[in-house]
Amino acid sequence: MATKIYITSALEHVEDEVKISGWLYNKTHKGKLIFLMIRDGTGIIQGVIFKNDIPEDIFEKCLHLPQESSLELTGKVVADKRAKGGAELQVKDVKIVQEAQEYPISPKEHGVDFLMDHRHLWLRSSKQHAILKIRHEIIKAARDYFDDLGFTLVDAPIFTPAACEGTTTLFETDYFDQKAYLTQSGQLYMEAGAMAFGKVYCFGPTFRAEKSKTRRHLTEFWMIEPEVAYCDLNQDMDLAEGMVEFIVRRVLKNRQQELEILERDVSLLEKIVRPFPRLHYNEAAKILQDAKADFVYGDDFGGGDETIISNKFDKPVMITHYPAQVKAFYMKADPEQPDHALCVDMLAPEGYGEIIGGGQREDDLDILLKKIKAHNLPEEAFKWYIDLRKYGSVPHAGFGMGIERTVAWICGLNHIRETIPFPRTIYRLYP
RNA sequence: UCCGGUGUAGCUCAAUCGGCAGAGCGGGUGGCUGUUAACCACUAGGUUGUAGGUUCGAGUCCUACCACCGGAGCCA
Repeated sequence: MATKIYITSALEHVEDEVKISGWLYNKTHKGKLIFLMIRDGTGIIQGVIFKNDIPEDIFEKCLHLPQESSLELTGKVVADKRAKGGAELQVKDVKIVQEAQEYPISPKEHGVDFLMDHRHLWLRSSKQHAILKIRHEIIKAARDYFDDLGFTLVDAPIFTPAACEGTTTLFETDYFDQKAYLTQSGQLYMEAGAMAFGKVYCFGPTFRAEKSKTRRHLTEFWMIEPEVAYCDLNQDMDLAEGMVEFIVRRVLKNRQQELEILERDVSLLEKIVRPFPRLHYNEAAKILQDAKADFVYGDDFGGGDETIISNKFDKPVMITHYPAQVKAFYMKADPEQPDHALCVDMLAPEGYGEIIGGGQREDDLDILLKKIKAHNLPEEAFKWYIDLRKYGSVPHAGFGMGIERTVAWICGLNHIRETIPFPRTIYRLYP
C-alpha cells in the first residue's frame, strides 16, 4: 500500500511506493513518455509516465490533461539527476480528481493587470507562492520576537469612532445610526493596552483612503504595532532594530529556497545586523543638501529623499527628531529642542523607503490637550485617550511596522502589490 | 487630484507615410522513450477599449469618455 506523502519530503522516500495529491503545474511529452510536473503546495515534483507501464486509456487522458487539473499519482520515488529537485516519481497509477478547463495563466509572460484579475489563480505560481511563504515567515518571526520578550497581544478594533491621526483620509462606513471609520492605526488603543499590560502589540489590517498611486501604497495593509510603558525613544529604537534583525535572520534561515526562487541577493540581507545607524533629522537633511536634492529644511522627506539617504548605508537607517509640525499630535516634543519630536522612522535599504514609524508619546495631560486643539481634533472622541494621561501617566513609546513594505524589501520586489494575497489599491477591489 | 504613457486573437506583442489584420505562446490534430518555457508538421482563432468625427479609405489622424500602467503628493 502506497503511503501518502507531501512533495517537500520526497527525497526522504526514495525507493518507496507513495501517493502524491496535487495539481498539474506543467506537462510535456515525447512519444511514449509523459512528464507531469505536479505541485501540492509544499513543492513540485516531476512524474514520469511510460506508456507501457499504465493502461492505454489513462495514458491517453494524461496526454491531453489541461494545466492545473487535480490528480493523485501513485508510484515509486527514484533519485534522478535529470529531474529538478533530484527525485522524480515513476508513475504507476493516475487518478484524475478533476480535469481542469483551459487554464488562463500559461507558463509564459503575462501583464500585471491580467495577472491581478486572476490573482486567485496567480497565487499558484512559484514566484507568488514564494513571496507569500516569506510573508508568513516575517509575520511569524515578528510575533515570536514580541512573544519571547513577554509582550501580550492586544488586538485593536477595526471600526473606530474617529481619526487616529486626523491628517489622512479615512474610509467611512455606516454603523447602525452613526458613522464609523476603518482604523488607520491601532496605536492609540495600544497605549491603553501598555498601561494595562506593560508591553503589548497588535497585528491587524489598517486602511487609508488616500488616492495614493505608487509602488509603495495599498489602501488596505497590515501593521504590527508594539507599545511599551516606561520606555523612551532610544529603548524604542533598540526594540525596533532588534525586531528587524530577528526577522531577517529568520527568513535567511528558514526560507532559503524561496529567496532563491525570487533570485534575491541574500548577501545584502546578511548585512542586516545591529546596530543600525541612527541619524538626527538635521544630519539627514545635511545629506540631502550635500546631494543637492530638491528638499526644503523643515519638510518631511519625499520618496526620492528617502532613497538618497538610505543609499548611503547598507543597513536600515533610523532617522529621529523630525520637526514636530510634520508629525502626528501624539508625538512627544524633545524637551531640549521643543520644535523637534521624539520620533523615529526606519528606512529600509536599497530604496525601499519607510518600513517603520514610531516614537515616544506625549504623556503630559496639558500638552496633549493643547495639541489636540491645535490639530483641530474632536476632543470628545479622544476622551478615553486623554484619560490615559489622568490615571498614572508614564513615559511610553512604540512603533508600527508595515508588513507589505517589509516583505517587498526582503523579497526584493519592485512593487508592494505582490506582497499581499489579495491587494487593495484605489483601482482594485477584485478579486 | 496632477503629470506622462498604454489599450490590436485566450496571453505577450508587431502592423513603415492613412492603403489586404500579423507573429510567438496558449488551444486542437498528428509524430517522437528523458522533457525542464521541449521540438517538428498541420489547424482553428479578430466588434483593433467605447462613442463620435475627418477622409475615397482609419488599428494608425482629431474630440470625448472608460480601463489600466508609471510617477508626484500623502503615508506604513
